[in-house]
Amino acid sequence: MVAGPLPAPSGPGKDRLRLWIRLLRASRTIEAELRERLRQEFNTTLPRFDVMAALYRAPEGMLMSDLSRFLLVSNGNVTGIIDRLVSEGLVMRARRNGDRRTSMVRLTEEGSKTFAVIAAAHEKWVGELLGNVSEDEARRLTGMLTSFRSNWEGRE
Amino acid sequence: MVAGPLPAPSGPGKDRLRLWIRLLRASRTIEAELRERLRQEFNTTLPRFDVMAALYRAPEGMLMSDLSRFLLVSNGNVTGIIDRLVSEGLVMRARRNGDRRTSMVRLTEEGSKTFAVIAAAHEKWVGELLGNVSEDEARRLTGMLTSFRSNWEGRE
DNA sequence: TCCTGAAACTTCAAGCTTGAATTAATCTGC
DNA sequence: GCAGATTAATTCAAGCTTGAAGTTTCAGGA
Repeated sequence: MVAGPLPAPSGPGKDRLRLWIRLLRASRTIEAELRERLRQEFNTTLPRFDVMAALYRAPEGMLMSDLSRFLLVSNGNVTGIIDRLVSEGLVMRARRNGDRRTSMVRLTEEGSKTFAVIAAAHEKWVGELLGNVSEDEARRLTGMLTSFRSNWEGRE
Repeated sequence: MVAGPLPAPSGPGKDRLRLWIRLLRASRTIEAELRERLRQEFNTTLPRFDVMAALYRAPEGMLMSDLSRFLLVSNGNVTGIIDRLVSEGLVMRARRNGDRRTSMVRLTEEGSKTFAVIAAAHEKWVGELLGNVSEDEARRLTGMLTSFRSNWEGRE
């Protein structure tokens, strides 16, 4: 998916293909950089960060299935990541409400403090990495991405 | 990294953060859809497709390290994917040139035929998935992505 | 020649990811 | 109330991914 057009493909539909390739390369490049920094600076991983970010915004907790839907990853995937976060003392499972199938997951006190620190660094990094996109351009790009994304969100 | 702004973050630098989140969500959504279709229709995976796409453009073959650099993945990763492609008869390793550390990797005849079919479907899918981005908008977006990506390519 | 360092790959452990199968709890229609 | 379907979560095998360590080969200098 990352293949670039060396013999410069042309023809109908090629512009969208090229856009997709650029999009993918851009996000992979940034993702790799962020992953590396998270590992070096905070000894953590992107998936853990993603989960903690989601939970940070939901102090009352989230269901596993909500997490999975929100993060666009499979159910079983979330289970494993939460397992690790729990064993690190950053997240807790609570089986509080009536439905005993579900488990409400949320950050521990420590998890919340830890995340706040990491998130600040993360935001700074993203600012650097996208440094040569002006704030204005960022807004325009965001708008375009939103419009074409919404076509596909929650479709199946 | 996929966390969306529910309490709508604002302040300096937030626009770039939001852009990054949108970018990531967009590429994950499209990637998931393409992976699903590759699996259903052709019983293959995205990483295999990526590798074959790179090799398709290089009939004379590529070094493992070239593949790794081009695809933005680690060296050891490529070894595993190539192993599987070789065992499927789609790719061959040749130790032809003087340097016996290197192995030139390329598509087999069958691999080349197989890829051509998959690639046609893939391009059609991308056209559909990005259907509500006009060709013109696609070109503009591509331009923006190129400019900010180039800042980071091959930097370390 | 031989040594040292670098380069190209491979191997490996740990973690991420998926999709399918399983378990447990809840809901629905009768 | 209860059988059957649905939903929430876990488990599992297979594959992907990384970063680190190890192997083989090459290149250059004493």
